[in-house]
Amino acid sequence: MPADRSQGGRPTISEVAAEAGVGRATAARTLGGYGYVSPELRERVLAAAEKLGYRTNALARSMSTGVSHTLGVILADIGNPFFAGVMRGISDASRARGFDTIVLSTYERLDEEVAATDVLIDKRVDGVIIASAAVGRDEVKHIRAAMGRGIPIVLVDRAVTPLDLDTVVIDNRGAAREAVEVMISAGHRRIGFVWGPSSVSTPVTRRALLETARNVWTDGERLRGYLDALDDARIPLDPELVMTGPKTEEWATQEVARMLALPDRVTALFCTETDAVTGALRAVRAAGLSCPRDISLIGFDDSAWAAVMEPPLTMIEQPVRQLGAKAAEVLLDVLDGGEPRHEVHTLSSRLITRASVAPPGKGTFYSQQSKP
Amino acid sequence: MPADRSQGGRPTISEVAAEAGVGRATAARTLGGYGYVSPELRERVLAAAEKLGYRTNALARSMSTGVSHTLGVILADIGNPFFAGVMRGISDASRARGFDTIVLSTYERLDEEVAATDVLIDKRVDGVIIASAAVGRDEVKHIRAAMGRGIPIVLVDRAVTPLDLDTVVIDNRGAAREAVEVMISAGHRRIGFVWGPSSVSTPVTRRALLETARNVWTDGERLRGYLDALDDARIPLDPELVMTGPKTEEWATQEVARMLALPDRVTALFCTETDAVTGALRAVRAAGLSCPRDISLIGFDDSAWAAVMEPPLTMIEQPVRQLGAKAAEVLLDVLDGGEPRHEVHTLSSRLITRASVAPPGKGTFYSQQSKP
DNA sequence: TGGGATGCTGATACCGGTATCACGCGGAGG
DNA sequence: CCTCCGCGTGATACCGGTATCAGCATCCCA
Repeated sequence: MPADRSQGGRPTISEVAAEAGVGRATAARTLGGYGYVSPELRERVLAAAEKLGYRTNALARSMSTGVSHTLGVILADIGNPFFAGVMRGISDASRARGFDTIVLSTYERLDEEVAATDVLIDKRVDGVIIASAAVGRDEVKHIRAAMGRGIPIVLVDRAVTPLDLDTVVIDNRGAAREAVEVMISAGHRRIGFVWGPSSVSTPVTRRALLETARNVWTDGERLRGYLDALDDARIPLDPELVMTGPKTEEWATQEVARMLALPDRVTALFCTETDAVTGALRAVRAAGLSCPRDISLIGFDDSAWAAVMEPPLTMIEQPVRQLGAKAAEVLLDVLDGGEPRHEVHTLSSRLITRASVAPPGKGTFYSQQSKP
Repeated sequence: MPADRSQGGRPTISEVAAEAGVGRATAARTLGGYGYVSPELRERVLAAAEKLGYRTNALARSMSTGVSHTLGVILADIGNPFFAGVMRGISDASRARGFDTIVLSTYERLDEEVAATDVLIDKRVDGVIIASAAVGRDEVKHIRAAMGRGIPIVLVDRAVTPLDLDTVVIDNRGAAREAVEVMISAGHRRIGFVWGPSSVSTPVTRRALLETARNVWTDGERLRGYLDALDDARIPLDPELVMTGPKTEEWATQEVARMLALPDRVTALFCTETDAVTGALRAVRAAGLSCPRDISLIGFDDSAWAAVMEPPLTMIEQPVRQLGAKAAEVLLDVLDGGEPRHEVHTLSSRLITRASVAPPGKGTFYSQQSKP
């Protein structure tokens, strides 16, 4: 006997059929909206269903059709406004096409990501959208396994190089480069990179930085963009100006404080995430400096707050919802029978210029005689 | 024949049994972890499962057990940081107890809420958590229907008075009252209420305000708290100081601008949501006024940004994740066989005092000779 | 008026698990 | 030595849908 679930008023198709005085198949055809049923019987079935308050059991339907009309979504953290926005895009787009979503957060832990994939496979979702923390060849086994089971997968926000999958991202590298270029053309040469490489052994080399930045794809890309801009302007990388360690607001404050205390201190800060921005701002305030007079700043992820800051902050705006919506769309298209294109869809971000960048001020330790 | 789903490597329990050379039931007992199986056969089954890459079909299991280990969550907007935080709490707490979650957003539309409830019933979730937009007796039919089907339901963030359900909220009224009291004791008497009643016919009466504020429970409670504080201080309600109309940042800016242009203008603003805060701040800036010299401000929903504003903003912090976690916990407890207690769990919020409240400044139109 | 085509309906075999129960086997007791 | 009991195992009937197909009724036409 199945477990004791009080069947409190959950009539089955058989009961509806009995009530209507027709065969089970006829009731099923009517309620399922397939096959033919004469208007008269259809009417009787509908009436019976209405009377009994019949609701079709989606589980049973999925069992038999093999389709669950459910998408799985694996994100770093649903509580993070960025991912919440992405999720909203996914949610809206899939709901519009009759799909619901199961969300799982990984907190950037690979084991959680693997577990999440398993859960979704078990629950027989029709497709999966992942913002993966995986990077190396040996970290993508779970994704390969899911693909092997024939589950369509779309990557969002983060590309995973060893995988040939549809991917929806923004041009993180280009966006970072543009932001840093803006600072450089304002005259800055001591530009801090806040947030990113999560841990690194000192002394820090360029290679080591890029190595650990691989932890999360976006971080690596943004670091690369920062380096691109530096390279173009022939400004040598100073590892002291790159934050390492845990990616928390508190640590960002510490690191920026350190960069501010350097003999040849930073005059501009490039922050790769919103918590990095607030963390940096705290350090700037604590040092008694003011933005943009003493310190210029540009950060990733615009928000309503950034616009009402004093000064209004120049920020990089990501098309958060579209990121999610596009990912869902691509996935649903292959579920609708379309061929997976395995291409990278790059949505465009936008640098919103406000007032947090100015030429490096006087009264700073900035030395004018750096190499040309 | 079931639809053509390429069964690419999704072995069933029968195939595992065949591979292991045992009966289906024995394989099922081993893999399902119930009943007895001799160590020897168990070993063979496990090996076969491993070899074939067997994963149990959660759908089939749910069909037969009647339990899906899935919770349904209905929120106003998963893209809103507040609800994202609540969702994270729900998600973490349920995952810790083996449950996954399907999230649906309603955007405060009752029809969406009803549709969402239906979806969740159809998908046979084991329980539902709702931040409902429903208020009146005739607006809760869908919830009653779900209850009638024996689905445990817990309300989060918003109470629904006509329903006797477990409910997890904060003391919105008390929190609002406290915030307004702080402003009053700083000397303010012209205090604006930003965000809330969504539409109202002019002339606006106290009754009409409370009537429309019923749209969303939290709005109503916060308005009541505002009135409480006013009443205690014997400050008459001036409807001109209560924002009405659409709840958008832009409209908040407009409304605050209006209140600022009043002959006897506001000297303090109480904002019931974070977008209301940023909207209000925009208007304050545009009017060339400064906070807290000319205008004091307190808002709901603290964030990292509020702390780095100039000045740092005094805000009400809600225990966002705990709100979700507690709701999930209560729900899971009844799923574990506990009796529903039908009680209201009130978590405590906290007024974080920073620097956005000061006595009404000179140079304002504030009249000292209001009634005592 | 008989034969075939066509139209509707209801039996029934799935889907992949869970849970009950009957059966066969070996050991203990009479 | 036979019976009874217990244990481990495999058959099998569910869960609630979908989808196939047989079968009966009707209709058309020769």
